[in-house]
Amino acid sequence: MPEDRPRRDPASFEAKRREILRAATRAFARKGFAGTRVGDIAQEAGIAYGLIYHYFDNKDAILSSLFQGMWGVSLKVIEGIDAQGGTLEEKLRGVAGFFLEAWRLEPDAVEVVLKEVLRSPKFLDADNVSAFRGLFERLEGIFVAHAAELRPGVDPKLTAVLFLGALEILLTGMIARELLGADAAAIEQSRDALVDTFLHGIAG
Amino acid sequence: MPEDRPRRDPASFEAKRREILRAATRAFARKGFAGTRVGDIAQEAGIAYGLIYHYFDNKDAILSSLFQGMWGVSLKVIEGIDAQGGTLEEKLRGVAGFFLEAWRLEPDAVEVVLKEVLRSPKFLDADNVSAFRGLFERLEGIFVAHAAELRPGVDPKLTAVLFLGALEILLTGMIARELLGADAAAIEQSRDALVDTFLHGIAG
DNA sequence: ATTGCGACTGATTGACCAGTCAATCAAGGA
DNA sequence: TCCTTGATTGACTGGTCAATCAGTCGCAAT
Repeated sequence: MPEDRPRRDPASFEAKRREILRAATRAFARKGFAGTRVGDIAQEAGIAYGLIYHYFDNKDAILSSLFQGMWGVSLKVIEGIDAQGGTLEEKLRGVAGFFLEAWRLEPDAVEVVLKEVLRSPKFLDADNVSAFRGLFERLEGIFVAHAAELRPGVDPKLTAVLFLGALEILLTGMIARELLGADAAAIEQSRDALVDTFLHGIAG
Repeated sequence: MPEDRPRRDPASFEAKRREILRAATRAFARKGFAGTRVGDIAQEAGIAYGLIYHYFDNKDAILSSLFQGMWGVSLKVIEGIDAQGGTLEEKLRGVAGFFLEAWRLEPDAVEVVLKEVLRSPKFLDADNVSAFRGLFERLEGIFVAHAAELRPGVDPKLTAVLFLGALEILLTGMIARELLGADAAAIEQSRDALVDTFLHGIAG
Protein backbone atom coordinates (compact mmCIF):
# COMPACT_ATOMS: atom_id res chain seq x y z
CA MET A 1 0.00 0.00 0.00
CA PRO A 2 1.17 3.53 -0.69
CA GLU A 3 2.20 5.38 2.41
CA ASP A 4 0.16 8.44 3.33
CA ARG A 5 3.26 10.02 4.77
CA PRO A 6 4.28 12.74 2.32
CA ARG A 7 7.79 12.73 1.01
CA ARG A 8 8.03 16.48 1.41
CA ASP A 9 8.04 17.66 5.00
CA PRO A 10 5.91 20.82 5.07
CA ALA A 11 7.50 22.06 8.28
CA SER A 12 11.07 21.97 7.03
CA PHE A 13 9.96 23.34 3.68
CA GLU A 14 8.43 26.33 5.41
CA ALA A 15 11.48 26.72 7.62
CA LYS A 16 13.78 26.91 4.61
CA ARG A 17 11.41 29.31 2.90
CA ARG A 18 11.57 31.60 5.88
CA GLU A 19 15.34 31.31 5.93
CA ILE A 20 15.53 32.45 2.32
CA LEU A 21 13.05 35.21 3.07
CA ARG A 22 15.21 36.50 5.89
CA ALA A 23 18.30 36.44 3.71
CA ALA A 24 16.44 38.26 0.96
CA THR A 25 15.21 40.86 3.43
CA ARG A 26 18.76 41.57 4.53
CA ALA A 27 19.88 41.89 0.92
CA PHE A 28 16.95 44.12 -0.06
CA ALA A 29 17.58 46.41 2.91
CA ARG A 30 21.22 46.75 1.91
CA LYS A 31 20.92 47.24 -1.83
CA GLY A 32 17.25 47.80 -2.58
CA PHE A 33 14.98 45.38 -4.39
CA ALA A 34 16.00 46.34 -7.90
CA GLY A 35 19.68 46.43 -6.94
CA THR A 36 19.60 42.94 -5.50
CA ARG A 37 20.24 40.10 -7.92
CA VAL A 38 18.71 36.73 -7.28
CA GLY A 39 22.27 35.49 -7.02
CA ASP A 40 22.86 37.89 -4.14
CA ILE A 41 19.96 36.37 -2.26
CA ALA A 42 21.29 32.87 -2.88
CA GLN A 43 24.73 33.87 -1.66
CA GLU A 44 23.30 35.57 1.43
CA ALA A 45 21.32 32.41 2.18
CA GLY A 46 24.27 30.17 1.39
CA ILE A 47 22.43 28.13 -1.22
CA ALA A 48 22.63 27.66 -4.97
CA TYR A 49 21.06 30.11 -7.37
CA GLY A 50 18.48 27.75 -8.78
CA LEU A 51 17.23 26.66 -5.38
CA ILE A 52 15.57 30.03 -4.90
CA TYR A 53 13.15 28.98 -7.60
CA HIS A 54 12.37 25.80 -5.76
CA TYR A 55 10.95 27.82 -2.90
CA PHE A 56 9.58 30.88 -4.67
CA ASP A 57 7.94 31.39 -8.04
CA ASN A 58 10.08 34.36 -8.89
CA LYS A 59 11.89 37.35 -7.44
CA ASP A 60 8.74 39.44 -7.05
CA ALA A 61 7.08 36.67 -5.06
CA ILE A 62 9.77 36.96 -2.40
CA LEU A 63 9.01 40.60 -1.78
CA SER A 64 5.27 40.00 -1.92
CA SER A 65 5.63 37.20 0.60
CA LEU A 66 7.50 39.50 2.97
CA PHE A 67 4.86 42.18 2.63
CA GLN A 68 1.91 39.83 3.03
CA GLY A 69 3.44 38.31 6.13
CA MET A 70 4.18 41.62 7.79
CA TRP A 71 0.89 43.14 6.79
CA GLY A 72 -1.15 40.20 8.04
CA VAL A 73 0.47 40.42 11.45
CA SER A 74 -0.03 44.18 11.51
CA LEU A 75 -3.71 43.92 10.73
CA LYS A 76 -4.21 41.31 13.46
CA VAL A 77 -2.40 43.45 16.02
CA ILE A 78 -4.40 46.55 15.13
CA GLU A 79 -7.60 44.54 15.41
CA GLY A 80 -6.45 43.32 18.81
CA ILE A 81 -5.73 46.85 19.97
CA ASP A 82 -9.16 47.94 18.83
CA ALA A 83 -10.95 44.99 20.40
CA GLN A 84 -9.18 45.50 23.68
CA GLY A 85 -11.07 48.74 24.23
CA GLY A 86 -9.84 51.86 25.95
CA THR A 87 -9.75 55.50 24.95
CA LEU A 88 -8.95 56.80 21.49
CA GLU A 89 -5.66 58.07 22.79
CA GLU A 90 -4.68 54.64 24.07
CA LYS A 91 -5.56 53.02 20.78
CA LEU A 92 -3.62 55.52 18.70
CA ARG A 93 -0.66 55.13 21.01
CA GLY A 94 -0.98 51.39 20.54
CA VAL A 95 -1.04 51.60 16.75
CA ALA A 96 1.87 53.99 16.47
CA GLY A 97 3.79 52.11 19.14
CA PHE A 98 3.35 48.82 17.34
CA PHE A 99 4.85 50.02 14.07
CA LEU A 100 7.68 51.85 15.76
CA GLU A 101 8.43 48.81 17.90
CA ALA A 102 8.29 46.55 14.84
CA TRP A 103 10.97 48.69 13.32
CA ARG A 104 13.11 48.44 16.44
CA LEU A 105 12.86 44.64 16.41
CA GLU A 106 12.95 44.01 12.68
CA PRO A 107 14.51 47.08 11.11
CA ASP A 108 15.36 45.44 7.80
CA ALA A 109 11.91 44.03 7.22
CA VAL A 110 10.15 47.29 8.07
CA GLU A 111 12.55 49.29 5.95
CA VAL A 112 12.06 47.05 2.95
CA VAL A 113 8.27 47.02 3.19
CA LEU A 114 8.24 50.79 3.57
CA LYS A 115 10.68 51.59 0.81
CA GLU A 116 10.06 48.84 -1.69
CA VAL A 117 6.40 47.91 -1.36
CA LEU A 118 4.44 50.88 -0.08
CA ARG A 119 6.35 53.28 -2.26
CA SER A 120 6.68 51.29 -5.41
CA PRO A 121 4.07 51.62 -8.14
CA LYS A 122 5.05 48.16 -9.29
CA PHE A 123 3.91 46.41 -6.15
CA LEU A 124 0.74 48.37 -5.71
CA ASP A 125 -1.23 45.66 -7.46
CA ALA A 126 -4.76 44.53 -6.62
CA ASP A 127 -3.74 42.18 -3.80
CA ASN A 128 -1.52 44.66 -2.04
CA VAL A 129 -3.92 47.55 -2.43
CA SER A 130 -6.71 45.54 -0.86
CA ALA A 131 -4.45 44.51 2.02
CA PHE A 132 -3.61 48.15 2.34
CA ARG A 133 -7.20 49.22 2.36
CA GLY A 134 -7.95 46.75 5.14
CA LEU A 135 -5.66 48.56 7.53
CA PHE A 136 -7.02 51.96 6.55
CA GLU A 137 -10.57 50.83 7.09
CA ARG A 138 -9.77 49.38 10.46
CA LEU A 139 -8.23 52.66 11.60
CA GLU A 140 -11.09 54.63 10.11
CA GLY A 141 -13.43 52.37 12.09
CA ILE A 142 -11.62 53.32 15.27
CA PHE A 143 -12.16 57.00 14.56
CA VAL A 144 -15.82 56.40 13.78
CA ALA A 145 -16.33 54.42 17.01
CA HIS A 146 -14.74 57.19 19.01
CA ALA A 147 -16.58 60.00 17.22
CA ALA A 148 -17.86 61.27 20.57
CA GLU A 149 -14.31 62.09 21.59
CA LEU A 150 -13.65 64.06 18.41
CA ARG A 151 -14.24 67.64 17.49
CA PRO A 152 -17.34 67.95 15.35
CA GLY A 153 -16.68 68.00 11.63
CA VAL A 154 -13.59 65.79 11.77
CA ASP A 155 -13.64 63.39 8.82
CA PRO A 156 -12.69 59.85 9.92
CA LYS A 157 -11.38 58.70 6.56
CA LEU A 158 -9.23 61.74 6.02
CA THR A 159 -7.99 61.52 9.57
CA ALA A 160 -6.99 57.90 9.13
CA VAL A 161 -5.03 58.81 6.03
CA LEU A 162 -3.29 61.69 7.76
CA PHE A 163 -2.42 59.62 10.81
CA LEU A 164 -0.92 56.73 8.88
CA GLY A 165 0.82 59.16 6.55
CA ALA A 166 2.45 60.97 9.42
CA LEU A 167 3.41 57.65 10.98
CA GLU A 168 4.93 56.49 7.74
CA ILE A 169 7.01 59.61 7.32
CA LEU A 170 8.13 59.35 10.93
CA LEU A 171 9.42 55.85 10.30
CA THR A 172 11.00 56.89 7.02
CA GLY A 173 12.78 59.70 8.79
CA MET A 174 14.03 57.40 11.52
CA ILE A 175 15.23 54.87 9.00
CA ALA A 176 17.14 57.58 7.20
CA ARG A 177 18.74 58.32 10.58
CA GLU A 178 17.88 61.94 10.11
CA LEU A 179 15.57 61.95 13.06
CA LEU A 180 16.05 61.08 16.70
CA GLY A 181 17.55 57.87 17.96
CA ALA A 182 16.58 54.26 17.72
CA ASP A 183 16.47 53.38 21.39
CA ALA A 184 13.29 52.55 23.24
CA ALA A 185 13.09 55.94 24.94
CA ALA A 186 13.41 57.90 21.71
CA ILE A 187 10.78 55.70 20.09
CA GLU A 188 8.39 56.30 22.94
CA GLN A 189 8.96 60.01 22.65
CA SER A 190 8.28 60.05 18.92
CA ARG A 191 5.16 58.00 19.41
CA ASP A 192 3.84 60.40 22.03
CA ALA A 193 4.67 63.45 19.93
CA LEU A 194 2.75 61.98 17.02
CA VAL A 195 -0.32 61.06 19.04
CA ASP A 196 -0.34 64.33 20.98
CA THR A 197 -0.08 66.35 17.81
CA PHE A 198 -2.95 64.47 16.32
CA LEU A 199 -5.19 64.69 19.32
CA HIS A 200 -4.52 68.20 20.51
CA GLY A 201 -2.79 70.00 17.69
CA ILE A 202 0.27 72.14 17.89
CA ALA A 203 -1.45 75.47 18.56
CA GLY A 204 -1.12 76.87 22.07
CA MET B 1 36.22 87.51 -38.88
CA PRO B 2 34.54 84.80 -36.84
CA GLU B 3 31.06 85.74 -35.83
CA ASP B 4 30.30 85.97 -32.12
CA ARG B 5 26.79 84.90 -32.86
CA PRO B 6 26.45 81.32 -31.59
CA ARG B 7 25.31 78.74 -34.08
CA ARG B 8 23.18 77.08 -31.47
CA ASP B 9 20.19 79.12 -30.35
CA PRO B 10 19.92 78.68 -26.56
CA ALA B 11 16.27 79.69 -26.51
CA SER B 12 15.09 77.10 -28.99
CA PHE B 13 17.37 74.52 -27.43
CA GLU B 14 15.71 75.09 -24.08
CA ALA B 15 12.29 75.06 -25.67
CA LYS B 16 12.89 71.66 -27.22
CA ARG B 17 14.31 70.39 -23.96
CA ARG B 18 11.15 71.44 -22.17
CA GLU B 19 9.07 69.79 -24.85
CA ILE B 20 10.86 66.49 -24.35
CA LEU B 21 10.53 66.92 -20.60
CA ARG B 22 6.79 67.34 -20.89
CA ALA B 23 6.49 64.27 -23.10
CA ALA B 24 8.60 62.26 -20.66
CA THR B 25 6.48 63.43 -17.75
CA ARG B 26 3.35 62.18 -19.48
CA ALA B 27 4.98 58.83 -20.21
CA PHE B 28 6.35 58.46 -16.68
CA ALA B 29 2.94 59.24 -15.19
CA ARG B 30 1.35 56.59 -17.38
CA LYS B 31 3.83 53.74 -17.06
CA GLY B 32 6.20 54.68 -14.26
CA PHE B 33 9.85 55.61 -14.71
CA ALA B 34 11.20 52.08 -14.87
CA GLY B 35 8.38 50.96 -17.14
CA THR B 36 9.03 53.74 -19.63
CA ARG B 37 11.57 53.02 -22.33
CA VAL B 38 13.56 55.85 -23.82
CA GLY B 39 11.87 54.91 -27.07
CA ASP B 40 8.49 55.60 -25.48
CA ILE B 41 9.59 59.12 -24.61
CA ALA B 42 10.83 59.70 -28.14
CA GLN B 43 7.55 58.45 -29.57
CA GLU B 44 5.53 60.60 -27.16
CA ALA B 45 7.60 63.62 -28.18
CA GLY B 46 7.42 62.70 -31.86
CA ILE B 47 11.18 62.64 -32.35
CA ALA B 48 13.83 60.03 -33.04
CA TYR B 49 15.26 57.83 -30.33
CA GLY B 50 18.78 59.17 -30.48
CA LEU B 51 17.70 62.79 -30.28
CA ILE B 52 16.81 62.34 -26.63
CA TYR B 53 20.53 61.99 -25.97
CA HIS B 54 21.20 65.24 -27.74
CA TYR B 55 19.16 67.08 -25.13
CA PHE B 56 19.74 64.94 -22.04
CA ASP B 57 22.74 63.01 -20.78
CA ASN B 58 20.70 59.93 -20.01
CA LYS B 59 17.31 58.71 -18.88
CA ASP B 60 17.94 59.49 -15.22
CA ALA B 61 18.84 63.08 -16.07
CA ILE B 62 15.35 63.61 -17.47
CA LEU B 63 13.71 62.69 -14.19
CA SER B 64 16.25 64.66 -12.19
CA SER B 65 15.62 67.70 -14.36
CA LEU B 66 11.89 67.44 -13.72
CA PHE B 67 12.44 67.15 -10.00
CA GLN B 68 14.94 69.98 -9.77
CA GLY B 69 12.64 72.27 -11.72
CA MET B 70 9.60 71.53 -9.61
CA TRP B 71 11.51 71.62 -6.37
CA GLY B 72 13.18 74.92 -7.14
CA VAL B 73 9.84 76.57 -7.79
CA SER B 74 8.38 75.02 -4.64
CA LEU B 75 11.16 76.29 -2.45
CA LYS B 76 10.81 79.81 -3.85
CA VAL B 77 7.06 79.80 -3.30
CA ILE B 78 7.40 78.57 0.29
CA GLU B 79 10.00 81.25 0.94
CA GLY B 80 7.60 83.80 -0.50
CA ILE B 81 4.78 82.60 1.73
CA ASP B 82 7.04 82.85 4.76
CA ALA B 83 8.38 86.30 3.86
CA GLN B 84 4.91 87.63 3.27
CA GLY B 85 4.14 87.32 6.98
CA GLY B 86 0.84 86.49 8.60
CA THR B 87 -0.22 83.95 11.18
CA LEU B 88 1.06 80.40 11.38
CA GLU B 89 -2.31 79.19 10.24
CA GLU B 90 -2.16 81.34 7.12
CA LYS B 91 1.31 80.14 6.28
CA LEU B 92 0.46 76.48 6.70
CA ARG B 93 -2.64 76.97 4.61
CA GLY B 94 -0.45 78.58 1.99
CA VAL B 95 2.06 75.74 1.93
CA ALA B 96 -0.54 73.00 1.75
CA GLY B 97 -2.60 74.97 -0.74
CA PHE B 98 0.37 75.46 -3.02
CA PHE B 99 1.17 71.77 -3.35
CA LEU B 100 -2.45 70.77 -3.74
CA GLU B 101 -2.95 73.46 -6.36
CA ALA B 102 0.21 72.39 -8.15
CA TRP B 103 -1.28 68.94 -8.43
CA ARG B 104 -4.52 70.35 -9.83
CA LEU B 105 -2.64 72.29 -12.49
CA GLU B 106 0.13 69.81 -13.29
CA PRO B 107 -1.12 66.43 -12.12
CA ASP B 108 1.36 64.38 -14.14
CA ALA B 109 4.40 66.28 -12.96
CA VAL B 110 3.38 66.18 -9.30
CA GLU B 111 2.51 62.51 -9.52
CA VAL B 112 5.84 61.61 -11.06
CA VAL B 113 7.88 63.61 -8.57
CA LEU B 114 5.93 62.08 -5.72
CA LYS B 115 6.01 58.50 -6.90
CA GLU B 116 9.32 58.30 -8.70
CA VAL B 117 11.63 60.72 -6.96
CA LEU B 118 10.55 61.16 -3.35
CA ARG B 119 9.81 57.47 -2.99
CA SER B 120 12.67 55.98 -4.90
CA PRO B 121 15.86 55.07 -3.07
CA LYS B 122 17.67 55.44 -6.37
CA PHE B 123 16.98 59.13 -6.75
CA LEU B 124 17.61 60.04 -3.16
CA ASP B 125 21.16 60.95 -3.97
CA ALA B 126 23.16 63.77 -2.39
CA ASP B 127 21.75 66.50 -4.63
CA ASN B 128 18.15 65.54 -4.17
CA VAL B 129 18.45 64.97 -0.46
CA SER B 130 19.95 68.42 0.02
CA ALA B 131 17.18 69.99 -2.07
CA PHE B 132 14.81 68.06 0.09
CA ARG B 133 16.37 69.22 3.30
CA GLY B 134 16.07 72.81 2.14
CA LEU B 135 12.31 72.60 2.12
CA PHE B 136 12.21 70.87 5.49
CA GLU B 137 14.42 73.48 7.06
CA ARG B 138 12.35 76.29 5.67
CA LEU B 139 9.20 74.80 7.16
CA GLU B 140 10.95 74.09 10.43
CA GLY B 141 12.00 77.76 10.45
CA ILE B 142 8.37 78.78 10.17
CA PHE B 143 7.49 76.72 13.23
CA VAL B 144 10.41 78.17 15.15
CA ALA B 145 9.44 81.72 14.23
CA HIS B 146 5.90 81.12 15.38
CA ALA B 147 6.88 79.29 18.56
CA ALA B 148 4.81 81.74 20.57
CA GLU B 149 1.69 80.42 18.91
CA LEU B 150 2.56 76.81 19.72
CA ARG B 151 1.89 74.67 22.75
CA PRO B 152 5.01 74.37 24.87
CA GLY B 153 7.08 71.29 24.20
CA VAL B 154 6.20 71.03 20.51
CA ASP B 155 9.30 70.04 18.56
CA PRO B 156 9.62 72.13 15.38
CA LYS B 157 11.66 69.62 13.42
CA LEU B 158 9.37 66.72 14.21
CA THR B 159 6.36 68.87 13.45
CA ALA B 160 7.76 69.85 10.06
CA VAL B 161 8.30 66.19 9.23
CA LEU B 162 4.80 65.23 10.31
CA PHE B 163 3.20 68.08 8.41
CA LEU B 164 4.96 67.38 5.13
CA GLY B 165 4.40 63.66 5.62
CA ALA B 166 0.69 64.12 6.08
CA LEU B 167 0.60 66.45 3.08
CA GLU B 168 2.46 63.91 0.99
CA ILE B 169 0.10 61.12 1.91
CA LEU B 170 -2.86 63.37 1.22
CA LEU B 171 -1.59 63.99 -2.30
CA THR B 172 -0.79 60.32 -2.79
CA GLY B 173 -4.31 59.42 -1.76
CA MET B 174 -5.78 61.96 -4.13
CA ILE B 175 -3.63 60.76 -6.98
CA ALA B 176 -4.78 57.23 -6.37
CA ARG B 177 -8.31 58.60 -6.63
CA GLU B 178 -9.16 56.91 -3.38
CA LEU B 179 -9.82 60.13 -1.66
CA LEU B 180 -12.13 63.02 -2.39
CA GLY B 181 -12.39 64.78 -5.69
CA ALA B 182 -10.02 66.82 -7.74
CA ASP B 183 -12.07 69.97 -8.04
CA ALA B 184 -11.10 73.24 -6.42
CA ALA B 185 -13.66 72.90 -3.64
CA ALA B 186 -12.52 69.43 -2.61
CA ILE B 187 -8.92 70.57 -2.62
CA GLU B 188 -9.75 73.50 -0.40
CA GLN B 189 -11.57 71.20 1.99
CA SER B 190 -8.63 68.79 2.20
CA ARG B 191 -6.22 71.63 2.75
CA ASP B 192 -8.33 73.01 5.60
CA ALA B 193 -8.77 69.59 7.21
CA LEU B 194 -5.01 69.09 7.18
CA VAL B 195 -4.21 72.48 8.67
CA ASP B 196 -7.00 72.31 11.24
CA THR B 197 -5.94 68.86 12.37
CA PHE B 198 -2.41 70.02 12.79
CA LEU B 199 -3.23 73.20 14.63
CA HIS B 200 -6.04 72.08 16.84
CA GLY B 201 -6.01 68.31 16.86
CA ILE B 202 -8.91 65.99 16.40
CA ALA B 203 -9.92 65.67 20.05
CA GLY B 204 -13.10 67.45 21.09
C1' DA C 1 19.67 -3.42 -5.06
C1' DT C 2 16.69 -0.47 -7.10
C1' DT C 3 13.57 2.86 -7.76
C1' DG C 4 11.24 7.21 -6.90
C1' DC C 5 11.21 11.65 -5.18
C1' DG C 6 12.47 15.99 -3.30
C1' DA C 7 16.56 18.87 -2.49
C1' DC C 8 19.93 20.95 -4.69
C1' DT C 9 23.39 22.79 -8.35
C1' DG C 10 25.03 26.43 -11.60
C1' DA C 11 25.86 27.03 -16.58
C1' DT C 12 23.06 28.56 -20.20
C1' DT C 13 19.52 31.01 -22.45
C1' DG C 14 16.79 34.60 -23.97
C1' DA C 15 14.75 38.99 -23.40
C1' DC C 16 15.24 43.50 -22.55
C1' DC C 17 16.94 48.12 -22.99
C1' DA C 18 20.10 52.14 -22.20
C1' DG C 19 23.31 54.28 -24.65
C1' DT C 20 26.36 54.78 -29.01
C1' DC C 21 27.50 56.12 -33.51
C1' DA C 22 27.91 56.67 -38.34
C1' DA C 23 25.26 58.76 -41.57
C1' DT C 24 21.92 62.30 -43.37
C1' DC C 25 19.68 66.72 -43.49
C1' DA C 26 19.05 71.77 -43.33
C1' DA C 27 20.53 76.39 -42.90
C1' DG C 28 23.82 80.11 -42.75
C1' DG C 29 28.13 82.13 -44.02
C1' DA C 30 32.15 82.77 -47.15
C1' DT D 1 28.76 76.85 -54.82
C1' DC D 2 30.83 74.69 -50.97
C1' DC D 3 31.94 74.35 -46.23
C1' DT D 4 30.73 74.19 -41.35
C1' DT D 5 27.84 73.22 -37.70
C1' DG D 6 24.04 71.70 -35.19
C1' DA D 7 19.79 68.87 -35.54
C1' DT D 8 18.12 64.57 -36.48
C1' DT D 9 17.76 59.61 -37.51
C1' DG D 10 17.43 54.63 -36.03
C1' DA D 11 20.09 50.30 -36.40
C1' DC D 12 23.21 48.24 -33.57
C1' DT D 13 26.01 46.91 -29.44
C1' DG D 14 27.04 45.48 -24.97
C1' DG D 15 25.86 44.36 -20.62
C1' DT D 16 22.65 42.84 -17.29
C1' DC D 17 19.86 39.54 -15.11
C1' DA D 18 15.64 36.76 -14.32
C1' DA D 19 14.35 32.38 -15.22
C1' DT D 20 15.12 27.70 -17.03
C1' DC D 21 16.75 23.13 -17.24
C1' DA D 22 19.40 19.04 -17.47
C1' DG D 23 21.35 16.77 -14.35
C1' DT D 24 23.47 15.12 -9.49
C1' DC D 25 22.82 13.70 -4.76
C1' DG D 26 20.86 11.47 -0.75
C1' DC D 27 17.35 9.23 1.58
C1' DA D 28 13.55 6.10 2.35
C1' DA D 29 10.46 2.62 0.94
C1' DT D 30 9.93 -1.85 -1.30
